[in-house]
Amino acid sequence: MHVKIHPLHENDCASCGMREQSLFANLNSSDFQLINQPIHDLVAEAHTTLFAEGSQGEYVFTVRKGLVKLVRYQSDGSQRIIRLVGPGDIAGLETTANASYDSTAIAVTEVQACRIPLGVIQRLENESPRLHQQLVRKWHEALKTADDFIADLASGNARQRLARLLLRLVGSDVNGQLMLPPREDVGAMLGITTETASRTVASFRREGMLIDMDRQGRFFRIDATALHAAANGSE
Amino acid sequence: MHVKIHPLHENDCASCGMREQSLFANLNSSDFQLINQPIHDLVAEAHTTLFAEGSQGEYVFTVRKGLVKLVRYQSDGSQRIIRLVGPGDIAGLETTANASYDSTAIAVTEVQACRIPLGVIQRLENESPRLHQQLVRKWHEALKTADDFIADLASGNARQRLARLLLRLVGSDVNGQLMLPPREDVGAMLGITTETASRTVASFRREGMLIDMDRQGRFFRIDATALHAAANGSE
DNA sequence: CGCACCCTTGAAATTACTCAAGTTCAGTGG
DNA sequence: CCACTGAACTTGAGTAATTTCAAGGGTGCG
Repeated sequence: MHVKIHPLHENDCASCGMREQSLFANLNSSDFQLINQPIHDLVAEAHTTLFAEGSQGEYVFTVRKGLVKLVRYQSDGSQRIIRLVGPGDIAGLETTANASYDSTAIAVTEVQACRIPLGVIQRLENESPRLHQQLVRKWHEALKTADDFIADLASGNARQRLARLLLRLVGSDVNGQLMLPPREDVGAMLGITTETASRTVASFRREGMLIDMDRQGRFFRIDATALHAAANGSE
Repeated sequence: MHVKIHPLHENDCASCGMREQSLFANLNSSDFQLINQPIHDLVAEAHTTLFAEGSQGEYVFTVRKGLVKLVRYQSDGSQRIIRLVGPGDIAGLETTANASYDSTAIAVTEVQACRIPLGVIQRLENESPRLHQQLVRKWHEALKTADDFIADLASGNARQRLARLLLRLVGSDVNGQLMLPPREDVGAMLGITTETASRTVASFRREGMLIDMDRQGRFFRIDATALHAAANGSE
């Protein structure tokens, strides 16, 4: 469990393949001159905590690679995953409005992210309408994702919820391949127990809607047509 | 089912009791000069639709009185309520980033709101850092509410969810009184059936955690201590 | 008075949870 | 090279919670 950090420079941003989807998508070079604190590249192993709910927010993280889960702990100690943050998404946006983090962010896989000090955001927000526009877009994305989460992953029975989660995880992958988080996390996302998550995955596998790509039951190829049917409760 | 609309003027805003919590909380009078399109006062009867998912967004609504539900329709035609919008909250914020509405907004009770044209927001956003600050605050509130919704109202069993909903509905009311929406809406908020919602409400009533204030089973006084226990699954 | 509309309740069927073993697999150390 | 171990996944059986389908109240309004 380790995190590696090293500083980035303007050139790195300029050549970043993710920039189109990032906060800095449409900044020009005079905007970059306004950055007065160093932005760091961060590589976190799976299971590393990026920040904890309630703690003082100092950074915003834009994920370039890997998957981060945002979790809330319940009174009984169990965790509920409230959102997944993937490449192009931002974790910790709330600190630009609130000082402290509203949830805990934990790496599900190895994660590569840019760690941006709050001060950079604040300065750019005032000086650059381009950054400001990106920020609003990110707020909207986050809110829409949260709403989708309620509508898709917290409604219907376990089969429907899992089918919708799988479709969301493959996203736009043309090969229909995906990495499924541990069953415990699947349960925490769908609001079901680990056992029910496991049983439902196993059932999808037997029915041929999920085809194993490894021996650990983590990588799959999907039958999108069948999953869409299952997501709607047909069959 | 009817909506009444009439124009508002700066003086109305200045004397508005809700202004502290509204988008215009800290605008000064030069900011108000920038308003180039009329803001309207809107009174909508219960069950009126304020806007529909996917339609072109032209207005942002700040609720002054009453309750609005934001819903998404599922493939089977049923509805899932994804958020409640009450006094001080905003419905339709997403159009400041996206052009179209992400959900349908329906009045649960009679609703009084200010209907603000998008153009006003856009103009003020560029010219007034004070409005801009309010907007960010509202984005954050909306996102946090959505996250809370997932963590509180979509986790645990029906008793826990209902208890948490009731505590949220009383809010900071000192008398512990609340208006409970129709059972169908309660179900659509908690992701349970109308019947289960009804049974659980009835059960809380029998146990004395809910005390009737009317004969229709809509107005109640609550036993906050008992509800907190139920929300945590104790007993 | 009677019609709507919603809320309530019952009973059976289904779904999900709980508790408790097994199983598999990757990594470790002999 | 192989047995051991830990972690995660799977499965079973009994129980609990929820849904489903169906019928029976209550209240307000025309």
